[in-house]
Amino acid sequence: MPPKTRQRRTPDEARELILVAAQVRLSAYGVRGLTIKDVAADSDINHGTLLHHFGSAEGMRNALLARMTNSLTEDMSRILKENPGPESSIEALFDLMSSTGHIKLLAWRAMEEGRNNQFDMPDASIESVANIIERITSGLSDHDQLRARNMVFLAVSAAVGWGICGTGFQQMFGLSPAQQEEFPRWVGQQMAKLATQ
Amino acid sequence: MPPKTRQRRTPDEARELILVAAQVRLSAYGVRGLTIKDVAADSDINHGTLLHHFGSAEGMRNALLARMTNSLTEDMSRILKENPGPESSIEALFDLMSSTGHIKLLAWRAMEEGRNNQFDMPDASIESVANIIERITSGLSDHDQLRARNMVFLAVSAAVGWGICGTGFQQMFGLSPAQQEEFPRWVGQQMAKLATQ
DNA sequence: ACGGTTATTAACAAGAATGTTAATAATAGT
DNA sequence: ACTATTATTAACATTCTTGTTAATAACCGT
Repeated sequence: MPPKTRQRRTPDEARELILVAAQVRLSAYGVRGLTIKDVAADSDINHGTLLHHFGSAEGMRNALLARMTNSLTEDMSRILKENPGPESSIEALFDLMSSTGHIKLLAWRAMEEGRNNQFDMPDASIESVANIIERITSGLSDHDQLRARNMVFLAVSAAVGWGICGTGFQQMFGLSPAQQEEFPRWVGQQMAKLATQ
Repeated sequence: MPPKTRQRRTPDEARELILVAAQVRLSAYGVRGLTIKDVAADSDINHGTLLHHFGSAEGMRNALLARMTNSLTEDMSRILKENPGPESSIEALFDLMSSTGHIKLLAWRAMEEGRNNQFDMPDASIESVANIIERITSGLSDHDQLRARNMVFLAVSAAVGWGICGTGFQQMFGLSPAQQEEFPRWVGQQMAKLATQ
């Protein structure tokens, strides 16, 4: 019998393959879809190998959480960095939150919040955004600085809330799909008004 | 041997006991805490009885989802009905979204969205809010009506986003806990400005 | 080429989660 | 008081999920 051939990956490659498959499953089936057997099957990797790389099912989930959190905060940082005024950045933020990956992550975090201390923000994520905010508001008076931070916080909160329950709530508020689509631009205009006061 | 004594409840009572225990577990442990055995144990009911009343584990989850959704939309309706201006209603909305129950529900919905068609809003919930919006905006021009609906939608979105990730994001935006606490009031003031333009 | 390291695999084990069944106790209607 | 209905229960069965182990194939440094 010829010896069986195996594909051998570097640990980083294997972890990457697994986490990509895990993220797809999270988006498609929610947290209950994150079983090691299913994730392993989707990434064509033996589930024993998965445990070898992540230690446990919880280890895999924590790794996925960290990965997705970093991805989200990097995207947020980039948007805040690249867009000068409120209008364009707010539309970009709403765009960002219409990506299912980010929304599933935030929903996941909110769901587990309060019981799993592994779930606080990674320091790198906190800093990547905090640095941008710091730069944007540098040179302003204390009052204007707080105001600017509140504005960004409001824009982000609105974008997140819209991503979390926008489609579910649109009927309640009597907004047609077209009006719903216009909503981010409208928010941008309102924020611009507030900024130039 | 004396015959064993049993507590016999009406179906509504039993379902109520079970769903209350289930909601507590959802808040404490997330969706993965919603196993029929644990929920049954918490409500001092045999898990076979639970299945008798809800048919399946998924049936129990759907019932909980409907119950919590109705509770949320009733609270929203009440707030919109009782508060005349933007400022007070917005603070009340933020208060509402700081209740863990509502946030866990929205996170849960967002998490499962896109694959479970049982998860769309119950008609009663849609109407309870839609009626209030209808009443508030009646008599306005088309333009002002859309504007009013957008304002409410923005306020709700911001409150939801703040509830979902407010505590997780506050460090990123350089807001102290005290400033974070002031945030809802600040949003109310800004919305009032926009409304009186 | 050789030897040590380790990523990979299948097989197995243990526990958890869901669901089924038959018996039984409580209740309501007559 | 009798009967039909049904809520309740324990015991069992099945599948799912996680984790372990020993063997093995692939790779790296020397």
